[in-house]
Amino acid sequence: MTEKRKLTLLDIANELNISVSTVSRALKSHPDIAEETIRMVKEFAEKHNYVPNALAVNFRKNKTYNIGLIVPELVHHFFSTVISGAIDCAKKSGYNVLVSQSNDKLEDEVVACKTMLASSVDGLLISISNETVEGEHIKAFIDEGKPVIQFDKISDLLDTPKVIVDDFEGAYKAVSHLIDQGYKKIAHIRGRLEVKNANERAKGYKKALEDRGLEFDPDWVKVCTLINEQEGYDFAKDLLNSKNPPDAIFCITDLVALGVLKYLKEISVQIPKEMGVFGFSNWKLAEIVNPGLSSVDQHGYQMGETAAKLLITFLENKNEFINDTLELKTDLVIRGSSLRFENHANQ
Amino acid sequence: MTEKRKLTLLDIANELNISVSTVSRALKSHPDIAEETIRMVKEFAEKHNYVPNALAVNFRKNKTYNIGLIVPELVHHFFSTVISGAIDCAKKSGYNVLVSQSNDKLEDEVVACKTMLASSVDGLLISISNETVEGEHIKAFIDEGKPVIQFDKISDLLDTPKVIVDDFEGAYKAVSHLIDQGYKKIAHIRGRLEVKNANERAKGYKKALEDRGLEFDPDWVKVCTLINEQEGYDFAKDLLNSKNPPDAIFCITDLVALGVLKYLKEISVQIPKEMGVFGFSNWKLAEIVNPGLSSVDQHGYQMGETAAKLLITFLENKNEFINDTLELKTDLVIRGSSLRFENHANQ
DNA sequence: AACGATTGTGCAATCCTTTGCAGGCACACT
DNA sequence: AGTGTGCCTGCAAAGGATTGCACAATCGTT
Repeated sequence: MTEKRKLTLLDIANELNISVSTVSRALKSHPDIAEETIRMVKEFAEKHNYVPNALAVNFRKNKTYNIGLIVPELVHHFFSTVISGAIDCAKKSGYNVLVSQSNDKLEDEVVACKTMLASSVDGLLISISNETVEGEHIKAFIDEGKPVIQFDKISDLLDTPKVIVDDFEGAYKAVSHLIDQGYKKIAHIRGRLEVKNANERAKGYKKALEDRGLEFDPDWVKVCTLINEQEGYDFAKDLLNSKNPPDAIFCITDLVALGVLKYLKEISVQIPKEMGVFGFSNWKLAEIVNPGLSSVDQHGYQMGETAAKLLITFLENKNEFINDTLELKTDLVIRGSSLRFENHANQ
Repeated sequence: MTEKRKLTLLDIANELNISVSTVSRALKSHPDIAEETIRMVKEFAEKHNYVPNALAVNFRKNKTYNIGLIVPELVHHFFSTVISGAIDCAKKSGYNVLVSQSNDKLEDEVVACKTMLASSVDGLLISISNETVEGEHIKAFIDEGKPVIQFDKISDLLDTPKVIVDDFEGAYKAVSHLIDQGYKKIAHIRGRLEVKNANERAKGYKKALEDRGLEFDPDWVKVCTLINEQEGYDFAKDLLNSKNPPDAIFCITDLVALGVLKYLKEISVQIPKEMGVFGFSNWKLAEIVNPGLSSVDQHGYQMGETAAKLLITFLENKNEFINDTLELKTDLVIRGSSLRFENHANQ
């Protein structure tokens, strides 16, 4: 690890007997500089492998070309897809992405924000934790003139552009599909009442039932708090053993649906014949289980790309910037767990 | 987004009628500064919410407190676990992590390295792509005096510390377990011949057979190139339909094992009774499939932590630094797919 | 011949913090 | 009173790139 002293503009200037400013301008082909000089400087720089000192440039320009990205959980198929999209998009514009996670804890989120703010990112992409309400730590970015974009899990209390999935529409489509497949008594295992995405999905679920004139039983709506497999399992048990058992279950997320599937298999209920199951998020697991789990694809990659592009557009001061909420459309991925009318149960 | 001009040391100095240097020192409780002055400065700074200009500090100190992290694939359970560990560890020491992915392509890796080098990370954690051989782009970091740590997928041509999993031992333990379970004809679906991890696992496999005096048939070793589910499926078919079919298959990774399981189910071979299956990496899917897939846990989180800690130790100039290869031990996670002697097939 | 326009280059300030060194001041001791 | 010793504070340079402005040189025009 021999630390070569890096070549600076001054070195080049001395070597070529011209001034630092001329070198600087020559390297960016400034029109004031003579062709000949430009050629000479560039050749020299090339030959000696000159790389501008990024730290100095950043300092001067008051820009880092880094953007922050905070998600509740990194080890999570959906979020890693989003990150992937954001990174790929940022890379195209020469930005790097600083990634951090909040573990869905406010405290961790605050720390992550502080470190990022201190280390001077140019802007922030964030999907807030379940515990985040006021978001003073996020406002701190805005106060410093650093743009923030919220995505997926958002708070309306923060006045920033947002990129979200049209949860309502996704749920509506999923439930409509179940109805199309002949299911008549559709339950919903939903997420927490305070979480916006969960509410939107619940609304979509209800609207679909209404629009098609189907029965709605409040007992068919179960509220998850942890949103894990076990809850799916437990609620499936509840539902199946109730007075008015449903014939299909629409779940807030695939993990919950997995628990449902597990219980149904245990008591040998046939899927999709006797009971339909629909998930949300289209995790990897949805294609692995047997029968395949129908799910709503949220296009995480696209969400990451969109959010990053929005942020970068702002940073580059293109005035096309829109302080608005972008809703990405979802797509249904139909697999065996909900496909009663065609013979694809093993897809 | 009103860009408040940020408070500088000069502002404070003017306000308090002392010099910039005194303010600077007072803020870090330098022993040269009088208690009274320190109190006054800190109070003022606190009240007016002074935050040092990170860009200026970085420039001055020639340090960014950012470290780069490049993986072949971000949307991948193992790697996201590693990233998670690295980020959590870095956060503790006040470092941020810049994440990028190579998509297992040399070209992308080179670009990622360049952007990171340009944006001045203090050091790099990298798991190289399958295509990387020489690694000039990685040497560029070392040439600039920036430490590099390789992890998981490494190249011995690059003289850097490395954090890897003891693949040999993991494979050895897995195969030994299969032997303990009474399997006698154990096949191995392995990874590419040029990839070190794959070779180590293959060695461990072979050594376990030798040590227990079991038959070894070269036809039982199949070489994956893409390392996906389909290959697992296809090779399982090959193996099962060969002259000398095995009674257990040890797979290079869980995804391949999944394909194997799929084929076995299709032809109604009973797992684990008639055939044992063992994976590697302990992905989420291993616990989801039925029967559960036995696998080798690589402790990705720990690997990320270890690599990050190593790098940061170096950066902080603690001379405890060791330019060496750290091998993390693996653990077997035994599930239904290999458990013939106990009645846990549904675990 | 003198002046203006044009082209090419350099000077010097700026961004903000850190830090080696110098110096002022007060007190104590000879 | 003079010298020495600490203690506290300030000066100024450094770090590398950028950029407004000034200036020098060249050429063309009247």
